[in-house]
Amino acid sequence: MQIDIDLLFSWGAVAKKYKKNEVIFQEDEIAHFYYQIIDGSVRMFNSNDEGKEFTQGLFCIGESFGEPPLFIDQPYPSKAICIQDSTIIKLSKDKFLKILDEYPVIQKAFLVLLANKIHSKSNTSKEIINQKPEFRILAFLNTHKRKSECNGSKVLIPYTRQEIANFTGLRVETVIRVFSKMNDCNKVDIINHKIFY
Amino acid sequence: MQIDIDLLFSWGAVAKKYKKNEVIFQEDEIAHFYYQIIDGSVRMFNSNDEGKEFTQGLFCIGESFGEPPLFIDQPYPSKAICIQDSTIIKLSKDKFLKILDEYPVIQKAFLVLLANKIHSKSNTSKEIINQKPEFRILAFLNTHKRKSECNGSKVLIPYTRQEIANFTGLRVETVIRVFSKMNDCNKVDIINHKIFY
DNA sequence: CGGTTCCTTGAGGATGATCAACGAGGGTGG
DNA sequence: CCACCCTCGTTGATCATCCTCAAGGAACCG
Repeated sequence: MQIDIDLLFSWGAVAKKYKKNEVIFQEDEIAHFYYQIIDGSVRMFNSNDEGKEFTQGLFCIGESFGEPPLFIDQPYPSKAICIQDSTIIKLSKDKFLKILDEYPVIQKAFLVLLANKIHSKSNTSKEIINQKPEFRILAFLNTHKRKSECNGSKVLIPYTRQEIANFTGLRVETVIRVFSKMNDCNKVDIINHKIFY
Repeated sequence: MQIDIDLLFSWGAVAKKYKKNEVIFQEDEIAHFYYQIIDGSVRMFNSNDEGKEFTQGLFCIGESFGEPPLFIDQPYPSKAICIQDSTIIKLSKDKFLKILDEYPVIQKAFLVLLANKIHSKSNTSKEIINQKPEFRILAFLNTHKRKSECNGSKVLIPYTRQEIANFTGLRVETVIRVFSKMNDCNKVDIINHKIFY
């Protein structure tokens, strides 16, 4: 949870409902609002000329997204859509910045949040540029396993191959073929088309 | 300039001299200091198994670098070295964080700084994943032209082809061949091996 | 049961990486 | 001043790999 919901409302925030696949903001749009998810989930991504996509981030209940452009006068670097029906709090940029001024603790929390984002983006670039498809996919699996911090055994990866392709910048077919190979080496288990890692 | 130098010194910072190519910190090292460049310049980059490199950032006089890990308990995602003889201010993590607490204005400035970094990293990922070599190189040229915000005419690109390869994740030979093609189309001018864009 | 969405496979082609060799320029020391 | 070395740029040939295109199968859901 980033900012207390009651606090947001007391500053004039409104909760808005979005349908699955509804666009929250477009790439290159100017940033006017702070967004925080009450319910549902959001995906930020770029698409190029002919539909190839790259996922910049996924955001779940309690998380905020699309904050960096609020601090600098820059447009959104990518598009955001809901991947489920969602309820999202919107607060105007001005008021958001005022909240930060008023509450140093919150400001500090955002510093940490942004630092984390930089860290994960640095890692993403590193892994994507240097490495072979299998490394990219392993990197993806590792970063997305932490969320479901678990026991020792293998864990279901709750993403389709297309989604993994979008995260890694590969093509679906390549992802599928790499997973087949990884299955042969027991690096992952594929049971009934589902991936365990 | 991030933090006033006298202020840094008054909090116990020390200025340290580094030789060209000297390592400031290693990848995966724990972050203990805030670094700000008084003179010289610094490169942060990753190298993989056999020497292929990816440049995460270049930093010049007055800029700070390697701050994100100070806010979160994470090691450095890449290595930093001086690309010239340099003088760099070091301040311990504890004192740096105290300065931020004491001076809200400075804290705000770091929020903006981090927001900018995220923005540029998002753009980098976007361009690198989706696009063909020429697009990656154009993206590089565009982001690195802004610094020398200039008149209308073409501008000398002060990077070697190897450096551009390291930024874009391509190989030198590929960079050279792409530039030749771009020269033929007048997208860049190559005069006496020097690139103008 | 029909329609999505997702997964899978194969064949073929394009392209960037790799390897090897050479040239040009600048700096240094004899 | 020349010889040498080192860095940078350049070129061609070959290779490995991922993408593309096309087709079909499996799972899921109303």
